[in-house]
Amino acid sequence: MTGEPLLSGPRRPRARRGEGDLLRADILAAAERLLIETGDQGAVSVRAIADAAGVTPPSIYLHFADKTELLFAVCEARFDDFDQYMTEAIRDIADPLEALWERGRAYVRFGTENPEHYRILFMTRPLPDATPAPPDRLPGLAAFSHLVEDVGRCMAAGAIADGDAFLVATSLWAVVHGITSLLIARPDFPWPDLDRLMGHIVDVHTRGLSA
Amino acid sequence: MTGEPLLSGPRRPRARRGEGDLLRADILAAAERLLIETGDQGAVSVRAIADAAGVTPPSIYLHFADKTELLFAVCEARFDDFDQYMTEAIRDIADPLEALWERGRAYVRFGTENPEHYRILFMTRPLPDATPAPPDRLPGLAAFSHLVEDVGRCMAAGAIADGDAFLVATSLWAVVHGITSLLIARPDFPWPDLDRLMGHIVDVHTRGLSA
DNA sequence: CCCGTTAAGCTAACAACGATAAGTTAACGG
DNA sequence: CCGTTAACTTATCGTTGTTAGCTTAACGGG
Repeated sequence: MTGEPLLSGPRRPRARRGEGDLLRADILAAAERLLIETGDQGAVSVRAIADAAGVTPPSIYLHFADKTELLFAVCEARFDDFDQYMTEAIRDIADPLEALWERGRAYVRFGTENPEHYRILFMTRPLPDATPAPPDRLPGLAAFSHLVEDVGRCMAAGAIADGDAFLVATSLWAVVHGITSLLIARPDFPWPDLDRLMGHIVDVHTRGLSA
Repeated sequence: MTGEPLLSGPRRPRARRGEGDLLRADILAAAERLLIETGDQGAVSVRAIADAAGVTPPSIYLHFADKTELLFAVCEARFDDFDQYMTEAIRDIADPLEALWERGRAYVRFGTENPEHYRILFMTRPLPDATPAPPDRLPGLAAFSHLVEDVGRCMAAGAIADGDAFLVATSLWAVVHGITSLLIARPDFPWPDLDRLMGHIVDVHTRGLSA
């Protein structure tokens, strides 16, 4: 009378004592894989993640409070990549203004190449958390700070007009996020060539922000 | 042995023959109300909508193929309001450039005041529809066309440099959408004063787009 | 006036989901 | 070898979107 097996795939061997956190990493990896494969946050179920990790669903909850926290953790890990990706993209660019623009281009590139991660990070409702703003846990803060620093460098070099670097960075963020999220959310729109669009935006801001 | 009633509220009287579409309107109204009340697309269930309309859940499917289509219909109706709201906001503004900026401000205002509608319209995955791009059914196309027209007027008046009005409009859309969607998705971010931010963006674009 | 047709809506149920309570198994220290 | 407990499992709950199939009431025709 035993029904169909609860675990369709191979069962994961039990971890040794004290090594329970190994499962956590496996769950994260499985969830990330499914997230990328399906490209749909809603299509990735806790059961599917558990199955892919060779484990039953309740085991997920030994490591994550709920599904939201799990998906968030997946993307939080990607945030480091995100920041690093942009930093890397501008490593060899001496001119601070060109670095700033290239950072923006890298932002859009990363977002469009990881649309589901980007969606969870920047396009979904924030967790109704008890702690509304633990300011340093705001994921992506590091990346934003680097943007502010880049803007500051441009101001110091006289490449753009002096002013509130935070304000300028925020509006630049809004621009690149606007492009990225619209490309993800409305791919059917008759988009102009992306390079041309980015080029135009860079031109406008180069002139608009000039000293 | 009849369990709890399937309909908690008052039951809706049956429509007369040929007037079945009356229910459709009631469902849309109920869904819209719940969407605004809860402020959460996921919290609005088909059962809750049906109950609010005084009807059982399957009756929903006499008028909408699935939940997505229903919520989409709710918002599509709001799109006309959206376009009208912006048009109204700039009705008495003679200067085309100032009208353009005020259209942008109205855009952000409408979005932040109707965050759940905005979310469904511009921040969710498009329906995996068979018809990928029936270009005129693209909701919001009217509003976008009006933006393109405004840009064209600015060019004709010499308020901004001549060029591709569609390209300029697209990038302006990206900017206002960026602000709006980030305000909705990440309210915990230490946002600068919105008027100041919009003012800065207007300044940058006024200079960046000038002839 | 009744009666067949059919629009309008219901009851019952399904499969899948996120989540929890409570039991079981296996690794380790003593 | 045994008790403890970390590491899982089984079984189940309530809810969700959705469908199949039955019932009821409004209407047109005789």
